[in-house]
Amino acid sequence: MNAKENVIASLAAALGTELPAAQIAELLEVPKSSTLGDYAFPTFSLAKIRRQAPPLIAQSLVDVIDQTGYEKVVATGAYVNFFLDKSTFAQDILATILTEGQHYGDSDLGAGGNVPIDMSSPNIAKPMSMGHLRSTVIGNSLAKIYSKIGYHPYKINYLGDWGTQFGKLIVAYHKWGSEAEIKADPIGNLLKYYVRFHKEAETDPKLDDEGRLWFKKLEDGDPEATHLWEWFRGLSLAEFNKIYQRLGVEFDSDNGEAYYNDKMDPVVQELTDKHLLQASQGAQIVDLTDEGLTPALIKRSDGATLYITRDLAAAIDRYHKFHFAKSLYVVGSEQTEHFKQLKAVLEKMGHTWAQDIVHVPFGLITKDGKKLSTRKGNVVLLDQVLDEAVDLAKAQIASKNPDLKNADQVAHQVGVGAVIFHDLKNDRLDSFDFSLQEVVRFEGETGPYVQYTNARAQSILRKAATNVDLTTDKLVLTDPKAWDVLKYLADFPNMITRAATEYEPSVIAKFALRLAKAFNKYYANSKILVADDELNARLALVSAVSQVLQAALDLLGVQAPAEM
RNA sequence: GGCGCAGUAGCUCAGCAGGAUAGAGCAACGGUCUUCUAAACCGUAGGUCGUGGGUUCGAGUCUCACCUGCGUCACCA
Repeated sequence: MNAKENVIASLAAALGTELPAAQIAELLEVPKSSTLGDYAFPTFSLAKIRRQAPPLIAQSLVDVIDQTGYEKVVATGAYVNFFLDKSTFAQDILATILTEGQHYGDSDLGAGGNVPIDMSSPNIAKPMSMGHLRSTVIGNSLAKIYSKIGYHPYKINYLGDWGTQFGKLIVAYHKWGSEAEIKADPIGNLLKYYVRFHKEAETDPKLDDEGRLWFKKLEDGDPEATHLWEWFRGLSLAEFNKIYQRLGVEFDSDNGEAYYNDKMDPVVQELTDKHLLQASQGAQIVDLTDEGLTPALIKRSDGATLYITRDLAAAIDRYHKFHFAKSLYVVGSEQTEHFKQLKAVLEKMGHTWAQDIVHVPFGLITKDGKKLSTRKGNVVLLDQVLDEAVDLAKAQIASKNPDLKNADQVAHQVGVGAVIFHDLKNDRLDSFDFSLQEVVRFEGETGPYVQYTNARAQSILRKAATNVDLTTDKLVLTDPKAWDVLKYLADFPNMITRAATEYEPSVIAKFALRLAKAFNKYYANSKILVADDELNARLALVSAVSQVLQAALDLLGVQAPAEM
């Protein structure tokens, strides 16, 4: 029985039949300030039943509650405040964390269910921007979180390697490109052509028609179009892989949109058989007005497919492959409508599993208040941001810890960690304006702050040079300054499940910050390495903190150097 | 205009399922390294929680309206 259950049981015993345990659990809260206690029970709702003033009720409850096992139980105003027994709590939580090791916080909520995660999805022939970073790191973190609670995640890089844009790119390459240029700087020059295409298309709408024509050719298997497409795709993928390597992200599949090119006919056929498809203005659509949605365009008037056609094929394919418990799509919030359409069409087709499709949207990154647009050339290149961050980390190490051995490796871990953490610490849906200064910051609520905290803990453990004794009576820690740290440590499993149910890595990031801050405070006020009765318990605390910080960082996809 | 997301300190944001005096970080100012890494810690200052109703014993939190910003609304993804 954990601490919270104990408190509920105590209240239930005192209240008898007045309130069921489930309702007590619902009312029970954690006070904002730990000076008020560890758990608090508000008596307002009892005031109605008993027709008594809340403070009186609180006091009368305190009078009948059995106080054994608690430090104290007191009435403060309308609340019954429970103070847990510090040494028992410390013994329990430290022993649990240190015995369970890296499995602390694991659970079996997922029961082995498959969870394909659609993530990253950069577009071929375009550089990776900060927008792709979000999808990549959120998806990667969710995969780790879901794995920890017993699911089998399956990371899919749904590459944007198909669509009208390739027709446009081929036209642009024919008009202004050269093989030599592309070999020199593949993505840079492909992007240059693409930007120019859109600029010229503004005054020459015929270009768009040509682009659509070439995409149709590509879909029909035209050899020249196919050859160019393969070439562009291969070059792009090689560049992307360099970035994924820097980020430490690996995929289980690179099946992009093109992979579904030959899997769309059956879908269109199924839609036809089920009488869902109808002609409208020359195009083939599924009407969704009864869902309050705009129609889903399945085929263009020239017969070419669209994004949603491919996504339908992909969704069905993933279902057949995985029989997923959930199917996640980590895609920007501007595509919310698209996923509503996707689910609605699948439901109309009779696929009840459509309800397990979850769009995990995230907010837009802007630059100077404007949306990033590859077409308009308004981009923030991910590679450059990472370079900048790593350089800064190098400079920082040179001035703070010049003797550090593997300085380059640590600079990489810290710089990249800062960028990833920055992207994950706020609510997914928050939009933010890109600021390099903000992203590469190492002080305050940042990834490096958490990493640094762990490095300090590791440093103490190295200096102590003894193993922590896990015998429970050696884990008595009465120092009140350690209390907040202990409570946060105990909170980690809850944070993991909350992050999972909300699809929200920021829950973990914020938790890591809270724990790091509490530990730094403790560190600044208590001397750890002194030979007294509680030395072993303090080392256990330091060890547990380091272990949980590392676990939290790992769930975010951020590395934790032992020294920095 | 319809739908969606958001509006909390100068800036960036927390505030979990409504609850006890609204919290951090950055920036500003002032302290703390002969002692476990000062990428840290402590303090000072800074707020009509967009506006107005409603529900409730109690609203930053729920609800409605309005204002503001962003996204989106068929042949892009």
